[in-house]
Amino acid sequence: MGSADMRDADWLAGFAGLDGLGVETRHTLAAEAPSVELPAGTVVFRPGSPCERFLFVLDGSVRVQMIGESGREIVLYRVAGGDSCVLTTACLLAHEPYPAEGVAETAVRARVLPAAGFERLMGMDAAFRRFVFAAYGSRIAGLLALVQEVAFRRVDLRLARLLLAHGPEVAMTHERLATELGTAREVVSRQLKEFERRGLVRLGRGGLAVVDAAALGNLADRLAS
Amino acid sequence: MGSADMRDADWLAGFAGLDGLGVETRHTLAAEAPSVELPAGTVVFRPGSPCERFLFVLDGSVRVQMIGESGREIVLYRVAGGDSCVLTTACLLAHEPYPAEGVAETAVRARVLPAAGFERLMGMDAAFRRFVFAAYGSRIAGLLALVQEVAFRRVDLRLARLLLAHGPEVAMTHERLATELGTAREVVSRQLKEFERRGLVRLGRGGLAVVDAAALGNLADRLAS
DNA sequence: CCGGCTCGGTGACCTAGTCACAGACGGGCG
DNA sequence: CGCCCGTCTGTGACTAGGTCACCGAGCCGG
Repeated sequence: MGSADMRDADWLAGFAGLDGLGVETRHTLAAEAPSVELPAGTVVFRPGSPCERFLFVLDGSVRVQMIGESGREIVLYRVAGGDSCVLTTACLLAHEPYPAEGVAETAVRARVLPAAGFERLMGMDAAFRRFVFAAYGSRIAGLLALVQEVAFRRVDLRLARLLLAHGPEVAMTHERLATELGTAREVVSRQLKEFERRGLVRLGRGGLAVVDAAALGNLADRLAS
Repeated sequence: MGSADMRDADWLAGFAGLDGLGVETRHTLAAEAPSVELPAGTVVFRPGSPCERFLFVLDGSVRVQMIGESGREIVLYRVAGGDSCVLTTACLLAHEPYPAEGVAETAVRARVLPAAGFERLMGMDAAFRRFVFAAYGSRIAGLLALVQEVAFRRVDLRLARLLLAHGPEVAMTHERLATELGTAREVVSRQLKEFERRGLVRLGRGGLAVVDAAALGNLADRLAS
């Protein structure tokens, strides 16, 4: 038995709150939630797709984003290893179309539990319910934070924080940074140019380097007020 | 027995999807979910308040809004008669602070189910679970639509639609309209002035009247493209 | 009838988003 | 090697939206 199998057998350990599950629940998951592998770039779901299942992401990251009619995009959140994909589930159980798109940013390994099994577990296992609600809660908190950001915060601050969050070497095009923030590419280019003028970053094609992280952080904090 | 009592005894009928509940569930609700009355203006919850309960709103409307550090506000959604207040529940079960504020816009009659009872019903009754997930789903869909709006849509279009949604007589100050959209009062005042110049509305202190609803709708549609 | 409050209007100024286009770089290919 | 083409970035001009400061108009209670 290789180490991949070991990890697979024990995948529940990677999910905070799923350690208290009952034996029966574990059996159900083992029996009804097969493992899938998605290559990078796979479109996991589209606006209106009939995705009736509950996803546990083991490795990799799914980016969930929305497109406005002008063609601008915004990243809503990511589902990474140890997370589950709950929002789609909720919308689909409610027969609401989910107006967003999910794309595998990297290769993704996941466990897929069909709706029937999901409903059964929800009825059967209190720990599972707590897990699901915890997942909901943090997603929703994230969405509300996003509303805050786009409604109230300046883009230079948001950009600064985004750069800091990606460490000293940021291998993203201006275009990608823009969709991350839900703004336009030109806006990002101009801001970055300004950051460079002040000696905070060094620009290059297809990426950039944070030079003065402290000053960048300062900027973000001052603009937040 | 007065009609209010009748309505009270049968309050489940007002909630879509709560008609299929089991007898035991009905008993639990009757026994553990007391009725409360909140006068207009009551702050139902604040950012970080320890609201560990599940709310069924029978009559009236609770406005849920967020405040940015600049002092600007935005209305996230409303919980009206027949709705339940699910998002706070999720966040609180997940031990996430809920960064929004709930205010009773009108007098509100509601049933309040404490967290313990809520968890029990979730484990006990599949119809109740479906109800809760349906509620989640439509709230989340609403939040995503809001992100769309603030991230991508022009405010003149959003204002036009807001006015149309409130019928020919709109008894709201510019300030209130602005927080409804998450924008600034001055912006609303200017837009309204422009609408008036074009003969679409008639302005007055503390309110306005939609004069040419058709043209206003047209405007909204054209700007949407 | 007056003082204080809320509401609305305005100008000046800044940030953000849009449009149109021009270089600049980096493969790939003949 | 040199050319070409697609992607990425830079820029100017303009519009829309947000902020600040301040004023004046209505309103209501004393």
